[in-house]
Amino acid sequence: MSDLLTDRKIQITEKATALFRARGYAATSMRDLASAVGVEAASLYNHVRSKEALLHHICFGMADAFFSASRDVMHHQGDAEERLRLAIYKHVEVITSHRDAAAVFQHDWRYLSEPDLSVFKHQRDNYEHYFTQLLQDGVDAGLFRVADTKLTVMSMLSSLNWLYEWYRPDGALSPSQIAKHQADLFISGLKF
Amino acid sequence: MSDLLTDRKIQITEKATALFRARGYAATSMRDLASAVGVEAASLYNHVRSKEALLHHICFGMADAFFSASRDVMHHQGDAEERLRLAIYKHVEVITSHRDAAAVFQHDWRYLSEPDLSVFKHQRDNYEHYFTQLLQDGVDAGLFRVADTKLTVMSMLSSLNWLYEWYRPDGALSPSQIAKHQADLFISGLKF
DNA sequence: CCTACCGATCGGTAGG
DNA sequence: CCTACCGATCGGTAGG
Repeated sequence: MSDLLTDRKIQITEKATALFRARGYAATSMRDLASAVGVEAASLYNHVRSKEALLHHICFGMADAFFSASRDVMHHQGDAEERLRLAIYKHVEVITSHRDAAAVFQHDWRYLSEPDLSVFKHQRDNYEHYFTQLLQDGVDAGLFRVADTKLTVMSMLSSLNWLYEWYRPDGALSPSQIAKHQADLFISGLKF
Repeated sequence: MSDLLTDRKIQITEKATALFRARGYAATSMRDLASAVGVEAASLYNHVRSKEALLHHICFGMADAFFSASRDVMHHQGDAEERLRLAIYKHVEVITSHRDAAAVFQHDWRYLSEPDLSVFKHQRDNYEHYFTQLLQDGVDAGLFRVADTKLTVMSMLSSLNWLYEWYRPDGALSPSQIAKHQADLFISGLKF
């Protein structure tokens, strides 16, 4: 089976994620990666189709994680505030548990080529729409007051997405403490 | 005078800013830039020392603009809320009036080499400290309630910094309307 | 501002 | 998994 994840393939993917995060996708060469893995550059191609296939794996892997989280939220019983709060928790959880991948996902998705690029953008729009709907549900239920829904959603998501930048596993705040802080900050800004 | 900004030099800088924003610094070649300007690649070097000098100009130009804005805020009379609100307005103004440069500033500063890189990071820290102080002033004055000052500052700044991504000059909201929205959203989250 | 060119490096392949 | 190598491209310089 060509899709079998061998140890070597896992190692290559992890090193690629770390390198892309540290230097950026465009500035990382396959020779850099080979050197980090401990093989010659040509040997990488026995495990990986191309440099872009690595980027694809990282970007769509994160997208899948976000969508998986969103499905949990959608199936959750509770009022709009509770669901938005849960969505923030889940989002923070995905980011803090995949920091390097989250950084690459944020910065380097634009180096995907078509048609993957369009698919990626479409998924992004869907995820933003999911957050928008959570907000709108709160407005419809009379729980939230939102001046501009789209701007509010983008503010929340940009704040959450940049958590990979300064979150530290050995820092003072745990992911769930961070999530609570962010939820409190934004939701109190949405209350009447 | 070697620092005289000729028309050609201005043109090169503007095209470089647009290209770096569209493709990323690392993925933009001096030949791409030359082609956009309408000259041969070698000719660029009569106006510009190096590719990195262009990046330096963009990143430190933005840093200067942010610091210039912060000085206006510091000299402003008013209570902590008024000053924080003004700081948000000024920050949004800088970003929305230099969208491409703001994107490059955000994404590509890490490609600066030492010692510029350290200087840049230091200026960034200072700017974050300025925002932190505005928040702390509000806490000291009994106006704000802040659970975690650093996390709150980073949330505000990441929201504001990503405005370049979706702000449209021909969109429904003007920069000052956007600034008001962001200030209302965050400051209502800081009130008792 | 151009032609001509430098050494270095790129992603990737052939063949074993 | 390696050696050997491909054509393309990189930032930048020499010299006019």
